[in-house]
Amino acid sequence: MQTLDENKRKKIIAAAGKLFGKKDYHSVCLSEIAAEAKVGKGTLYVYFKSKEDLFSSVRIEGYMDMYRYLSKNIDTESGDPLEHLHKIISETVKYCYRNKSIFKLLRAGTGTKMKPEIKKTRKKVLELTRSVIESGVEKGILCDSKPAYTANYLLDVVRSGLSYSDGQIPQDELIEHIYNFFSRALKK
Amino acid sequence: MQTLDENKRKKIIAAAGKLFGKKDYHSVCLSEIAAEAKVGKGTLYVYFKSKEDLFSSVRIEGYMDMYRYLSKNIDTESGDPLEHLHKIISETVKYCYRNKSIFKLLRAGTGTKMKPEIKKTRKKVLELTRSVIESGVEKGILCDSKPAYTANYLLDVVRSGLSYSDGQIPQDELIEHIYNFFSRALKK
DNA sequence: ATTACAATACTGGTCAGTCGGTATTGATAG
DNA sequence: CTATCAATACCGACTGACCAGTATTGTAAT
Repeated sequence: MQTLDENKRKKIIAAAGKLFGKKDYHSVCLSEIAAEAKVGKGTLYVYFKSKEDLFSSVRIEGYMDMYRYLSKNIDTESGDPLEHLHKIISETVKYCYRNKSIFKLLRAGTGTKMKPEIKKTRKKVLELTRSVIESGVEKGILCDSKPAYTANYLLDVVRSGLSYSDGQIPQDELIEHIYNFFSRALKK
Repeated sequence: MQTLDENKRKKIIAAAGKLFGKKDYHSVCLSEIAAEAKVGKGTLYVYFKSKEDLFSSVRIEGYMDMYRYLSKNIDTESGDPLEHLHKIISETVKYCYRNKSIFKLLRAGTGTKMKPEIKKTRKKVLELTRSVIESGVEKGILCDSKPAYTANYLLDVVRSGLSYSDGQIPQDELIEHIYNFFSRALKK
């Protein structure tokens, strides 16, 4: 019996991610994705039940990957909250630079309401930032009445910086500017 | 020859803005817009040369309207930069709350590259913020190595706040949080 | 009668999703 | 080890729906 190939699923997600990152939802057609992934169009429907499902999966996978990457590189438990903040910002920016296609998906929104599963995954990424800020507040080092709002801003500011004049800002300059901005805003 | 009626043009733009604000570009169809504007579909082509053109016009008109609104309510020339900042933030947020549909367009991007004319209009809005920050820096009250980046962040942070849990944050709370955040980040 | 326009039919093209056929795999048995 | 079988992955041509843009028609006002 032939079995589903996790590897092929990954290839499809990657191809779709690349295209959805460049063009908007309705401008990407499935035959294009199939070609990019080097599979038949019908195969897409073996792994995903619809275009929407594929798109959602791309976003979920994207957030999960980002989350894995961030949580591998950031230890929230100990140390200086400001250092964590710097780490979160620099790793987020670096991750987005390395995965140019992903950052457009950060706020995609196809018009149809965002599926709860995507929200949940996105939330995991946000929680990381929020918990860093919150622990800083508890320790009396930071000051923020609504860390959850701020965490939300952060992702959008990164996206903002990345799309500023079509991504012409050097990575390190962007990291420093954002870190400066956030640390000054939050420092007690 | 039919005479162009500026009023009718406005009605079409308003109808289109309302729909483009709710759904994404490809999910809004022209007969829908025509119905909403209570004009015939053909009439759309008297006033706009294509769907793209109409969409661009909506965005341009939106930025212009926002710009007019902001510059009417904000006097950059004199007074305290921090007060100006507060004014910019509160007026931007208020404007977006009142024109719910517009704020989704702030970063729309249809996949096709943003037309230069839209960029130019968007820039006018950004310049306002940038010049306020810059004058604050010159006066030695504020501190920012890249006011242009920060101006860019601001629009996205407002959008971020507005879409946070589907716009559940009370207007005044959002204004205060954003102002607090930005003023702390920029104050010397 | 002429003008202006809404309403609507039409056209050409695009694309999501389906379907019937083929290829591949894992299991079972001899 | 090899042959056979059944399950199902894989494929791409096809279809039906949708829609931008255009052409036509009906009607109301001047």
